[in-house]
Amino acid sequence: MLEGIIAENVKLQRKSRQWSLSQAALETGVSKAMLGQIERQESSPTMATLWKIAKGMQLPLTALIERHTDEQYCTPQPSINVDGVLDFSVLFSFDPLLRSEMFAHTLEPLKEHLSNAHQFGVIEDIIVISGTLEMLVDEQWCELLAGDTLRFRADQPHGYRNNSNIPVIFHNIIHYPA
Amino acid sequence: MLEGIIAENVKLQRKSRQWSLSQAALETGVSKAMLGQIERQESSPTMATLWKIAKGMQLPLTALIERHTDEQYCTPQPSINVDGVLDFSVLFSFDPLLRSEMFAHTLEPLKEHLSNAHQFGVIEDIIVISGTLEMLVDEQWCELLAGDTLRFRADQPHGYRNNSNIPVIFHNIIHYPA
DNA sequence: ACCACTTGTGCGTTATAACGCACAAATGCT
DNA sequence: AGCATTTGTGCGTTATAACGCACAAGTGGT
Repeated sequence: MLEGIIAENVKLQRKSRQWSLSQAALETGVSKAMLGQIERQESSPTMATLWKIAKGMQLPLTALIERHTDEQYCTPQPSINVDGVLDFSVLFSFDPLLRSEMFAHTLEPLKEHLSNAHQFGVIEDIIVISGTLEMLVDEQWCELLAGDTLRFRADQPHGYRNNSNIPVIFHNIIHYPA
Repeated sequence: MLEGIIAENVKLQRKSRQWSLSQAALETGVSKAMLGQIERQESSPTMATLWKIAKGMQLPLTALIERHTDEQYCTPQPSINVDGVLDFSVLFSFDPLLRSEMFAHTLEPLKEHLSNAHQFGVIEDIIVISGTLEMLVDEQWCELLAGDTLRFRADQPHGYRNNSNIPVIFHNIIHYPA
């Protein structure tokens, strides 16, 4: 549960700095008794208190509220053919810690792919690897060359188009609301 | 300040659902009086209360604690030559919301680049675009072909190596502690 | 072993979060 | 306009966060 995650993170961050509860109290401006309560899950801190702790430890707030991972991968992903227009493979599947996923796409010549709006707050990155990609964003088409990038809000309808006679290869990263 | 961000986010999320304070109280299990206090910045909610709100609104916690952005880019980035071994360009510069940045690299034949440990908690993604890249992670070399990916903890020393006679092109994403 | 010091815990007190409820203000309908 | 209903605010009460302090437990040095 959340209290357990916060407890674990606060203790881990404090120990990794080799701070006693007293030292942590000095650095954060939160009493040592309260830090102890938090670490033992005996109390749910207010946002103001958690902010003080994060600030004293020079961390973003999210370092204290999220579960941490420790995995490594060294594996290629299989290619998945969706509809013959936009062929893609998964480069990194969705990770709840980073709240993002990444795909590699191939868009055939003279093909177009329209996408519905994602959920509110989703941001999408485009990296063109080869060819010339046209993107429909804010009801306007924008041309991207190999090496170009685009970041846009994907919680609106958007599209991908290849008006050339060679395939376009691009990567996209979907960032879910932080 | 944090209280202002939380107030703004809670109100925005409630209004976008067209919920009154009473409806939001029903959905989240937090009293309407408290929701009103939060939105008017008259109180700093505990983590347990904020979690209830996020859960009732079907949001991750971070949707309530972070400032939101609304920008778009459609611009290529310049190439930067560091030391003749690892040539790179910035694909996406550091974004405090997403807490990540992305680069495109070219590693010349028979060259090696060693990197010191980043700050605690940093995660790095590697996407090999062309050629064969060797990565040093956990004191072991790992070979990646074009299209392969790797995710690893970059808060330890690591390295990049090209043992072939053609340049390697790869992208990397640096994720700073969430 | 003994002693000094540090560290973490528990307790009682104070401050404030969180609540239920009454009611003022706003909205919609006739 | 008048009335009914909804919405948001303020108040007093209850629950709990946050604190200072005493002290038990742990650690290190002689």
